[in-house]
Amino acid sequence: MTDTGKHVVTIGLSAAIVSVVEDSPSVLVVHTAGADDSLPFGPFDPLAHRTLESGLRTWVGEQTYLDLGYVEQLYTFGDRGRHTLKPGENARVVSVGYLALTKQLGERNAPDSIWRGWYRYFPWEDWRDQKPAVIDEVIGPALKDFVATAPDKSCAELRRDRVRLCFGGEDIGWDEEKVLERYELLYEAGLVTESARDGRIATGHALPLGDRMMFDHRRILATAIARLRGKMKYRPVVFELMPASFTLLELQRTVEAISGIRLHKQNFRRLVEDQGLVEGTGKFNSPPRGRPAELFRFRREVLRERPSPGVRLARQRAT
Amino acid sequence: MTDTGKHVVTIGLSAAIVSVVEDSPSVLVVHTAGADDSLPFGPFDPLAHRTLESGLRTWVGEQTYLDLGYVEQLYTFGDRGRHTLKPGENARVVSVGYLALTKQLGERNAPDSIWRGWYRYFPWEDWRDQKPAVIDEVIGPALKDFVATAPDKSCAELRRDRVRLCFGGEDIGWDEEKVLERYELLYEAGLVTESARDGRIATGHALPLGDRMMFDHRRILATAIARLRGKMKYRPVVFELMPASFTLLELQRTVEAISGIRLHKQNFRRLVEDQGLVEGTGKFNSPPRGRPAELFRFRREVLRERPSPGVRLARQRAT
DNA sequence: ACCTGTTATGCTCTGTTTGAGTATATATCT
DNA sequence: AGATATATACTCAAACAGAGCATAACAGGT
Repeated sequence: MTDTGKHVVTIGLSAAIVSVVEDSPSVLVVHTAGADDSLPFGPFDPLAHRTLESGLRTWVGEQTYLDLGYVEQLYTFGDRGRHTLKPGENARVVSVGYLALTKQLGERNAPDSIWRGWYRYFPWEDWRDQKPAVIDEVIGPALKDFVATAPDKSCAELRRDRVRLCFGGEDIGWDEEKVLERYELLYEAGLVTESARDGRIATGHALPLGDRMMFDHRRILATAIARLRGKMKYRPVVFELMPASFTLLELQRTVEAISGIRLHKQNFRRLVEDQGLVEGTGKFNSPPRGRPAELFRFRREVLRERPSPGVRLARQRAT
Repeated sequence: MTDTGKHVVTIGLSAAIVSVVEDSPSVLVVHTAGADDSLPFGPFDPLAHRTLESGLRTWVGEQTYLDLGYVEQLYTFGDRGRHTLKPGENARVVSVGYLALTKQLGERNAPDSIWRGWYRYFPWEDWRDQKPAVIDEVIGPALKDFVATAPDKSCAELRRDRVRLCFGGEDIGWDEEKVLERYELLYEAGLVTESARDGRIATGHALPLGDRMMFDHRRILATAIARLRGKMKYRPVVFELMPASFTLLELQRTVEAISGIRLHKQNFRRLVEDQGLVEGTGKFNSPPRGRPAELFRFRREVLRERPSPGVRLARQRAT
């Protein structure tokens, strides 16, 4: 275990920095013309930083001028091939993925960083208006093919079940939390172009299923979305994305934006209020039309009262 | 980012390998006389292994002769100080923690590895018989002191709430999933000897709260227990720890062993059966006393039927 | 002033899930 | 047979979740 031993690697820290603007959940990506987008990432310097997270906070602060509120470690990826090496490079890069939430206040971004709606990378994940057309038109047939071309019968069986669990079926509904499972399925089926790039499969499909990202960044982003969609339900993390005061509908829209599904308005209100997550301010907004809505604020005290307070999802059935 | 750059680290893979024997949830630890126990761990060799997990599987297989069933990544720790360096060592060790489940079949262990009940390291986590005495006798007073010695009033407030959320209070119950939160609290309060060792605090307490482990291994184990206690509820991972057939009471005892709480027998049965997690085999055991119980087996098909099948906990109130 | 469209908010109704307990069945041991 | 011990079936009420109706408060047009 010395500096120059064979076990040596460098650690890359990648962050999915999330913010919601105008009902659109967005990530900060490094965008260069002609190349795939990538998540902001930098090396971990073991000499300068006490912890991985502090390392992340520092260089994100330096590069993006953002002050990250909530930060959570997602997963550590070590797959060879997922991170392409420059020729001559020898060190293996292990990347630690992070999820960070911010309010998108500072306007000055790093030169080549921009905010992008995350559904650009995962068009099949946004069920707010309706079931995304791409599922029935593209993904469905392609996955049917994936099942059909299985080497043997039991493999086909497994694939069929996996498709059903991921994208729903007659008896089984859409689970908005299975973001990673779906992405991995599409990856293995060769339906996202990353798989071809990584040399996994050459079905010749090369379907334009969502925008591609560098390295394994789309996988990290999928992990981030999945984690956020889940965590929201038992931890009041949404409020990291909200202004100091907001109407209940604005809160609902944010939750819907993240989870990608529509919620039942009255029940959403009931859950949020009954849990003591918010308190009225007595002030009201003045909308262009309709009855004014009261402005609420986050009740920090819930953290002390309830063991696991969060925004439970009261789904709205298709009408 | 070259081999000898300043960003270079080595990666240590640590595994909490869990098995349940005789109602006692156990981990495989490396035990050397005179030294603290440690989790089996080894370096990750980027040249030999394609992924972190395959690296882990290989050396665990080599060293312990165990065939790991379920393996899950827990967390990546990079804290300086948590991993003590030998003098002259320069490289920073980042450790990736894993949870693995096994049935403890192979009897031949590695020379210095032994199975140890995990409550030896976390005596306050076993509420099966009753609230552990150590909580009221030792932890409670010590934490009261921790609150009292806070530098200022708002800090005291925060500490008090944290203690309440972790260990319960008048209005708030015991949450068996908060294993990590509790350990971290005790660590920060200087109540586990690791904190003194790591130079964090010198309250002079040095209470013998549970057995110490090397490096940050007790933290990794706490993470493992917490994850397993949670995951069990929505994924049928318990069955990785069960023999091919078992009675419902045996299953319940295993779940209780892991979660550290008693469950309501009739409701447990109802949940497990209604979810379709098990199916009767038609065979019965012949107990020394009492009515024979039917032997059940795990229904693998649930994985295809239900979106998130797991053993919900039907708690048994203190009677 | 009244009607219409629009959003906010309050409340009901119902079926399901959960928590707790009672009742009954089938063993062994004395 | 009776006592004891465990297994299994069933009941009942409280809590919760899903769906929808009803009413309130605003703007703008008639």
